[in-house]
Amino acid sequence: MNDLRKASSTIQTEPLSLKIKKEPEDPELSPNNGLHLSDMELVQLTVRELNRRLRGLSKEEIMRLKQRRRTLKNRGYAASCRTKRLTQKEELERQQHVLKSEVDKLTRENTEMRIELRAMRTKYEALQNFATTLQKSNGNIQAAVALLHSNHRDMEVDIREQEHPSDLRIKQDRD
Amino acid sequence: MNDLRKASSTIQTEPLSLKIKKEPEDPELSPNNGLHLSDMELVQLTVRELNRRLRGLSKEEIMRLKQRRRTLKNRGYAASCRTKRLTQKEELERQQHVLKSEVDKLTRENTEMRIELRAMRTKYEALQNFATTLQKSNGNIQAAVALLHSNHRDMEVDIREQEHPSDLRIKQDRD
DNA sequence: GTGATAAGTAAGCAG
DNA sequence: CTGCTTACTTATCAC
Repeated sequence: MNDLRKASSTIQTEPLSLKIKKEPEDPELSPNNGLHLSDMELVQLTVRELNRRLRGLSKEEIMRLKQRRRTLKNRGYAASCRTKRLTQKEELERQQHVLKSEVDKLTRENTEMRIELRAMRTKYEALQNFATTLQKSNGNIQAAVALLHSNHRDMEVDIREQEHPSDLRIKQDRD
Repeated sequence: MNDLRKASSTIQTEPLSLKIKKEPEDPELSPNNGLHLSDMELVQLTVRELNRRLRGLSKEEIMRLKQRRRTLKNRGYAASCRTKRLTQKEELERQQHVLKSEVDKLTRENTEMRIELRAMRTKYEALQNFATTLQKSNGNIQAAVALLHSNHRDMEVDIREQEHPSDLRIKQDRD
């Protein structure tokens, strides 16, 4: 247990290989009856294969090895758990960044369009005023034309009357 | 060590009080020479106060108690570390949600304005066409008026001529 | 049995 | 020393 911990401390400086750390320790110190399994071997072996190699060992030895295997596996699980946690956090921060950019972009577009809309409305109002002016002048001109028309007609009557005074009666009948 | 661990397992089901967990265990099992400190006491005491109570104990006892204190502190640090991690994650997710809502809102506003802008442009073009029509009709009417005017003047001349034939010469000079 | 995770322990760093 | 963080161990839970 202590040896495992110490060995692991040499690993802390290495990046992380997700799953298996720890290199085999001094083979001399293992009190296994002729069976020397590195951590990597022990953790990667299938149960079937492990059992095959365990033949002939005492129940205690077997228990000890199986427990070591379980512990090593757990070490890996813990490592991937940490990695996963970190990955998720980074992913969250990545999305955070993306969302912020998007908000920025949309806000800019929004402002731009708001300005454009205001300009458009102003432009529209100006045109509307112009059109109203046109319409009024149009109306004035038409009134003038109507007046001219009636003057014109009167003059024609005058002329006709002077040329053919006999028409006077007829004209008066019309009124 | 084992007793500590077992006692802590009873705590796992409780919420979490951030900083101090573990209640004092069976006082009978502590082999301290007459000094019985609960975990809570041990961890909350100031160094000065602790040293005061440690007077008269063997170096080994003192070492053991100080180490237990450190371990208890570490337990609390670990707990607050986890809590902090969780809090930060939740905060990140909260902001995530806020940002998503914001993006949604901006996108909706954006779409709305885009539609409005298009409508505005269409409306503007229609008004523009109308104004153009008005201008044309205005121009036509003015042309008609001009025509009428000249006719009118001619007629006036005719009338004047018929009334005062002597003016004929003057009129011709004018042209 | 396997994998994942919460809590606890120890190592190591920073202040 | 204190507080924090990381790697590891252990206990548990779910499958």
